[in-house]
Amino acid sequence: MSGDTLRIDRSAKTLRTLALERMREAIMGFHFQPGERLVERPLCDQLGVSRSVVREVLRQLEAEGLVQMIPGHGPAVAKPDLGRTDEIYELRALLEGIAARACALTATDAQIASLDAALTNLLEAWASGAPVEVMRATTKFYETLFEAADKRIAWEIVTGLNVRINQLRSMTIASENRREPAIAEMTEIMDAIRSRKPDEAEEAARRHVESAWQIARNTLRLG
Amino acid sequence: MSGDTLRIDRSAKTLRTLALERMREAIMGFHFQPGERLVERPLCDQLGVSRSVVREVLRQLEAEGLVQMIPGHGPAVAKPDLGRTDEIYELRALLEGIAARACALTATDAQIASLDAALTNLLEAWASGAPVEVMRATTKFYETLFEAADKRIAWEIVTGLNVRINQLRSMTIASENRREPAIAEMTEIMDAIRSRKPDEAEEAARRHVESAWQIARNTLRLG
DNA sequence: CATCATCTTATGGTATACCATACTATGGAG
DNA sequence: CTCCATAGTATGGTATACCATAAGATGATG
Repeated sequence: MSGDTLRIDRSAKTLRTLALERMREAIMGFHFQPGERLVERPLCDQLGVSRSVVREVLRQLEAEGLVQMIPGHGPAVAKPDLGRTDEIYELRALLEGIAARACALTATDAQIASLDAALTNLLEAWASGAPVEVMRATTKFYETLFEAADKRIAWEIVTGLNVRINQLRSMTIASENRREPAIAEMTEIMDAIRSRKPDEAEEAARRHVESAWQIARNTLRLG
Repeated sequence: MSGDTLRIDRSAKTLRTLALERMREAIMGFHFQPGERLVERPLCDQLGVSRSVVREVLRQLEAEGLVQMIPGHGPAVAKPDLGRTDEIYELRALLEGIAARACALTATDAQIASLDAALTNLLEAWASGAPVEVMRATTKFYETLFEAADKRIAWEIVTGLNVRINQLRSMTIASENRREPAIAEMTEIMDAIRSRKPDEAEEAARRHVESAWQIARNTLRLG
């Protein structure tokens, strides 16, 4: 990691907020490698802010699970918790399942229209072939889903879980032959919601997570 | 809030860690009222540490959901999110349910013995009649349960959820006639786990949360 | 040549100083 | 008497200085 591509300039929001977002994006976008040390003073130079700001940002990222404090060595980019991936996928299946169910039960027509739009966007992202776009559109789709299901807390939790398996997720999406199944699964979720079938919606959502889980397992087994 | 009962002295861990724990306890123990402003400089005086420490602690507490930043006014003790209590109890029922199930399926005899011990402790706490003791023992019991179920992430999530309804929880425990039903429900969970009946364990755990939920609803309706 | 001790430096922890801004109180004008 | 303007103060945002400690390098001694 070098250069000053991270440098922020002060304008609207607080420096801290800007720095936080910049760092979060940088870590999630793999501009830092998992396990890479985040030495405070170099970070100050790269971001162009003082240590106070950097340290507060690191505390926040630590609480979010993106940064780990290594005793005696300070902060480092959190390494994905491979021993916990099963639990994480299990929880995602559970949570996305209940959200899809609630959505099928209570979403307004307008909300379903938003979901449709988000799905269209997701299909376009798959067509574009850029994994980062697919990931963003997927996130957006689920955000809309949880919003329509009125499960704000559950959404926060899922977001937190995804942070921990960010690397795995991007590998899953980039894996060969993921496109068609993923599109089919998402379409099933959408269809079940549209036709107001809660059981089917929950099942479809769980299946989708479980199929991603399967791929993640394979990825881990290989290397 | 006044006096210097919070003052920390530097010894083993970092000042920041100590201050963090002290503040977390103070908020969870209602030494600060929900909504109360947490002005930085007075906090420095009360804790006996510098603003750097206080600010980093506040960032961490903010990320944990115990502190909210009010735009233009700085930090304040987070007010319970009354509009989200239903969702929180729903999630707790879900998570504690799967933990109890997994525990019934996979816990070792030693782990079940630990659970038994934690339950005994909980019964003693109920006998003592001190709500704060009951809450601590309850937390300990569930921590043991999730540990035995090997659901570390789920436990972190439950802990985070409980932070948001801390106030409500303490009122629930302190409510009249809660003691006997609570003891009965916990005993059912324990019995189901001991006799390795996953379905019953999950059901019992859900019932326990739902009965607390019911009381919380009543509490909210009244006051 | 290996090993240990010591010195240097890198790093995080803590405190403080300074600045910009937003709230508040007070006084004057209408 | 009321309302607005202005000054003062409280508060958070940012930067920097200082200190303790732990890691790493270098040299001396066996």
